[in-house]
Amino acid sequence: MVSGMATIHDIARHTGLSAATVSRYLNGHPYVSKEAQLTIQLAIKELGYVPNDSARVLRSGQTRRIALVIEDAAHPFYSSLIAGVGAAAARLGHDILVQQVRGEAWHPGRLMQLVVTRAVDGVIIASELSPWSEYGDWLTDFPLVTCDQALQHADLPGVYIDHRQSTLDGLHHLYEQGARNILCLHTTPTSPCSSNTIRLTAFQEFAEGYPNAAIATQQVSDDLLHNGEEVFAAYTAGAFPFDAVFCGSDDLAAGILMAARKRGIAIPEQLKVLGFDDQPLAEVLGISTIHQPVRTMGERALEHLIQCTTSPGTHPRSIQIAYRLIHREST
Amino acid sequence: MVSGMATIHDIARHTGLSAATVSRYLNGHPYVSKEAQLTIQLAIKELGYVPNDSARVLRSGQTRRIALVIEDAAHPFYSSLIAGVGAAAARLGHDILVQQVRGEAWHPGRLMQLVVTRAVDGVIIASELSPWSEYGDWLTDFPLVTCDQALQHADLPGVYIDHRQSTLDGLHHLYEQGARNILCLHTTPTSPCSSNTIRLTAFQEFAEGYPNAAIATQQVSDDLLHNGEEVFAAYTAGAFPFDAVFCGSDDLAAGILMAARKRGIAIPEQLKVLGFDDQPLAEVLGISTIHQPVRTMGERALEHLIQCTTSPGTHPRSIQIAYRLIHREST
DNA sequence: GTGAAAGCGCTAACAC
DNA sequence: GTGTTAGCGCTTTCAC
Repeated sequence: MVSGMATIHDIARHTGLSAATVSRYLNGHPYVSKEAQLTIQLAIKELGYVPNDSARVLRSGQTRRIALVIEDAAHPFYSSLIAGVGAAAARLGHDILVQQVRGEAWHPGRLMQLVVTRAVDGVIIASELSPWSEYGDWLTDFPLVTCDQALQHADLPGVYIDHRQSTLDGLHHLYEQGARNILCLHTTPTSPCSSNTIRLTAFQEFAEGYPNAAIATQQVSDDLLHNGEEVFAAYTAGAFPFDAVFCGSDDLAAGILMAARKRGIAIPEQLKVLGFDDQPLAEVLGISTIHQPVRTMGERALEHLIQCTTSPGTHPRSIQIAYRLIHREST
Repeated sequence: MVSGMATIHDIARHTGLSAATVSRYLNGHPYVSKEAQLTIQLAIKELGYVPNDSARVLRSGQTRRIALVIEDAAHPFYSSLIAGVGAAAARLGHDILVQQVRGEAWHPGRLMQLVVTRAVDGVIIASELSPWSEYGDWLTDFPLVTCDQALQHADLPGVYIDHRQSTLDGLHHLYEQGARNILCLHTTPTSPCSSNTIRLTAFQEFAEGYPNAAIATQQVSDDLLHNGEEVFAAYTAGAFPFDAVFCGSDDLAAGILMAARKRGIAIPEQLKVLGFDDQPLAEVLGISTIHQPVRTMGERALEHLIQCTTSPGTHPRSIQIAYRLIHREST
């Protein structure tokens, strides 16, 4: 039933009209007689005709499809992003192709294949890529929008929150709550959702601005939820007697919280814990965190991209999205 | 740079060969002289030629794309499913189109458009649809795999766990732990991830099999995380003095847990709480739950579908996936 | 081994 | 208003 489907010519023959007229009808062009419209309608129903998308795409050069490149769909950040991009896409009559690149060798070249082969009209990328520099020229008017500030090289248009300032705000919040020895956790460079480089700089900047606060950094592995123990092991080893942890992720904060509870450490009196993102988990556990409106970011990114593809030549600019600190019980 | 790309004819002209030969080379056919291969390779590199996907698709009738229809990408169940389907798709050289239908009018007809317009080769659907019955004939050899047992009408091939038996097992577990008054929560029929109908029957079945246990059901709204209060309100109103709650979702269980904690109710001594799915949340909060290997389900579903599309005429059967009860602190 | 020609299903000039 | 024609870029007979 999938092969041997009716084509526009079948409709033409059936109605005694030409394919061109049928096409005009299909595309809502003017100058199709009432009479023709009716016969065509009838024939379409009768033959169960449905226009072939592939042919349309080939003809028009427009796929009405965009690719969304992420690390891992199962991660809360990315799944919200998919939800946002998907909702906006549906609204605008586009489809999204989700490309997970977790653990794979993925480079700009492969990304560009996607649009160069005309499989999609453009790309939203929310995953760190290898060096863009080698593609400098290409990228200039490439239909691409990023969702990760770390990708802000080469003037790529993007939609994101200010990771430097939000990190600074988070640290300041801990300070205000009385913390003076802040442990700043960061993930491996290859971890999903890492804005690591920017954060590391912000840690540094904070340390310089607040001389009476001590800052230490510690790298944790990717299994965020189970890292609490690891962190406390380092602590009891006497590395740095912290009274607050900046986690950079709610999962990680949750892990810390659980480990602390097991040790009878009072939260927030003895230890303040700050997450990042404001995932559902954070609310359930009462974790203070920095809310990132991920869904909205996805919607904006898609709208932005569509605009780029429809009015080419426009060099779109980056869009800053507002974040906000949410004060709960953990600080 | 996206328009005016080199075509196969450009390569032909550049090499002095014909488009046919270039095509043969591209598709790894035999009978292309070593010499021709080299010239073509060179020309491709020189002109930056990339074959146009749309044209290939039109010609071959194969998109190497499949649609994944879900309720809401942000829901943990669906995001894991995307991750699984996506990983398997990448492995098999396919792309996935994610279609969110949350809150939208979505019916089999629209779904079939997707494959009938040849936008995709097949569909994985993990979202409840309106009556399939009216499409009975079509569906027989339609390239479709479901991921929700509730869709098991009309002999649709599917990949899922046994919701009846798993519900029964969950209830039995609560019973074994000493519960005798079990409150069974279920969501609205339109909620994501609802295998409601099957569950409701299972509740009934359990009640009949265990005469000395009392069962009550209560419908909760969709905002799972915040339903704890709602449930306890009904409780204090004296409706049913339960000593255990079968939640049907980890989010919901988490909400109950929080509400119970606020009231000083001892878990599991005074109240046993059982979740479903085994989301990360469940582990963090120590919620006993029924583990559903969603990622694997996604992978299986895709493999299954590909097999259906490549060897048509095969009437694929449903695949049962193993679940397992995970005993944690909440029971 | 290679080329010429036909055609996948659709749309957009251009005629009438 | 409607038909004719000419492709979009590729693959695949069928000749040679």
